[in-house]
Amino acid sequence: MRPTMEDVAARAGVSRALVSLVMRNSPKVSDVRRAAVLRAAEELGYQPHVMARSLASRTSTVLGVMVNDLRNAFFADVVEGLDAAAQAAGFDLVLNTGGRSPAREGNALRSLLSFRPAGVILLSPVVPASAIEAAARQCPVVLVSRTSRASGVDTVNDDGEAGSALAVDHLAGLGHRRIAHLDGGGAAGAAQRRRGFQAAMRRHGLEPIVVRSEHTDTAGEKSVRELLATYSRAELPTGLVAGNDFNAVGAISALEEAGLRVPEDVSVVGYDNTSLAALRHLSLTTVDQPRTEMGRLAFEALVERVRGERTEPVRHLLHPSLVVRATTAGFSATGGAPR
Amino acid sequence: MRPTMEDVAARAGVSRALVSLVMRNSPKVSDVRRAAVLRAAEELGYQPHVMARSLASRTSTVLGVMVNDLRNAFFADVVEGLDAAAQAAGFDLVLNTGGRSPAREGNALRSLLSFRPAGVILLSPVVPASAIEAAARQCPVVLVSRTSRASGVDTVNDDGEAGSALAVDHLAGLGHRRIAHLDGGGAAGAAQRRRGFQAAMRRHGLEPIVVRSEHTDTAGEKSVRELLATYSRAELPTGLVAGNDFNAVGAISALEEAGLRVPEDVSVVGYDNTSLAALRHLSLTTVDQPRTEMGRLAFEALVERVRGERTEPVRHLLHPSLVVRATTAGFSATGGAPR
DNA sequence: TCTATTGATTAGAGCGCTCTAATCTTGTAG
DNA sequence: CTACAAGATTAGAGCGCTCTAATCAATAGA
Repeated sequence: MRPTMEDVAARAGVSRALVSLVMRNSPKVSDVRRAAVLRAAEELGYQPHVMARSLASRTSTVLGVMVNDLRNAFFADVVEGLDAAAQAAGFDLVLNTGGRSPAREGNALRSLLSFRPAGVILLSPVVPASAIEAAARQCPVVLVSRTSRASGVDTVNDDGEAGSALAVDHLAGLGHRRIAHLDGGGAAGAAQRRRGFQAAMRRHGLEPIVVRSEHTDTAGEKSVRELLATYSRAELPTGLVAGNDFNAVGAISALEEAGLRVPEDVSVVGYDNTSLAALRHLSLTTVDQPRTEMGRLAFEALVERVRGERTEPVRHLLHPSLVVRATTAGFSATGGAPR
Repeated sequence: MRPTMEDVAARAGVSRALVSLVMRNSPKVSDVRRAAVLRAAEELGYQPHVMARSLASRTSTVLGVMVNDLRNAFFADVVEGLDAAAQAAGFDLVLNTGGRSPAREGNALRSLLSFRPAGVILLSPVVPASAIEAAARQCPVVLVSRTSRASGVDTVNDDGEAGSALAVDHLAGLGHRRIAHLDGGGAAGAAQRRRGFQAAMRRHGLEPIVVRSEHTDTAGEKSVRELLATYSRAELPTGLVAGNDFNAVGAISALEEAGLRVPEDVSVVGYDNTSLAALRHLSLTTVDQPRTEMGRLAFEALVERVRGERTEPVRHLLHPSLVVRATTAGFSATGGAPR
């Protein structure tokens, strides 16, 4: 059996309570005793039992984290940011996946709550709002990539509208007038990206063209083929704002297949700045979201609630940035693509 | 305050012990009482407190998981597999990242152990063997993507030698004779892949060509340029076994840049079957490791130890499979590439 | 010398649960 | 009608810790 506080106390010749104080770095312990306790603990290889501690102190250092899909690099990055912040502050992560199914997410959430965590962070959950509000009655809840009106719930989102606007501003600034958006359909965040695209286009006095697509490369190919079938070569959009990076890659393939060059004939902007986009071969201009930062902010929002420093909900809306690479270039009406 | 067992017991008019039995689905509870308890629990919104349960029962349903880098899709997949198996069996994951630094991993590991977990799973840890053995003295330990001789430690690895052999067999079967390997250098698993390549080449009576590289796309480009500078066009290897998918992408870019077609002039095989490889645009032939399966096996190895069903260490060596896509094609000495 | 006062230490209850052993019900056989 | 086994229920101790309140030691002030 692993040593307990009692064992350490016996070996150091003090009481259990004193050992407890030492373990928690209490200032009201004499140096002599502290040293003795520390030595005894060292010799026995003693380590405090977090669960017992949590039970006795009625506090928790556990943060429940539910990710609906870890394979998605976006969430993996957020979790990394979360973990870094949590570790630094002495919190531990209990992690679950929900598999994008409300039923499984419900189980996952219940499972997290049974730890009586200090708080819970849900990454892009698909459970109904009522389930989230129920959770918020038990402990602070932070939502990432999902909005909520509940007062016990903080949210951290990337500003998808701003991201699309960034892409449009970039293309418009390069002289493009006919710009199309490959819409992500029902995918998370797609609606915002579409709205941002439309608003930005109107701001530039341009007519927004929206093509129904999905967040996959094959959908990107398909959408571009539709575009090619719909428009004459002279009227074809010269700028494409894809729903995400995968979609952009598909779009580029279809363009090249049709004999169009990127970026000479058509400029393409992706979204997400995945490892894909950074490949030299592709060098995709894309919109980058501060993923690790989002994890950190989610943690901080939670901790503020835990410490009782804040009761008002906070709604973080993070600003994405544009990473300009090689798939976008200037366009002039004369047809040539200046370099 | 959230309701406790005592509250449920009072409301149902029974003892706390009876509630405990019901919560654990004990068969020795009458149907009447069980129903009453369940109803009371439902009405109060009672949920068992896992930590208290764990403390009292001297058992744990917590599995500690240390990932050295979640951004790596490989580990994210393994964790998904792990989580699925754990959830199904009623276990919970406490997750940590070690950031590829022995010191930080040490802290992370200590933190996991302070939960007194049922077991610990380390994904590609870089801590010294002594630290792993020390952990194994406290609870069962399973290593993924790392070997160990310790008897309290189980391991789950992918057979990197077999993977490279698969790639070589495929190319040799297509008629290729001059095949080069772009070596991953010090990256995890690179040494095995290299050994497997060399052994397989010799088995086919071919001379192994190994080019020093890294697991990045830029390194892949660089290595191919070296290859092009070293060999005359007639003597250039016609088959390339890249260190991983990123490396393969770089290699392909450099080949195309040099006016060589893939797969008509040179066939390329990647490794890892990342989302990259599946892109239609690329359609990379690559070696797939059963990542989710590895997570599941790691979980099962742990559970067997926890249940005391096994004390002998187990060493899983998983067989990768080849995913043939469009970057490999037949080669005949006459120069043409039959299709 | 005696009492405050301050700081260091400890006793003991209790966190929410499980588990063993004891107690209470029945049903059934003698 | 009694005895007893089998099943259902409960009392109570204890898991490893924290926390409050009490105790103890040592110094200072009167």
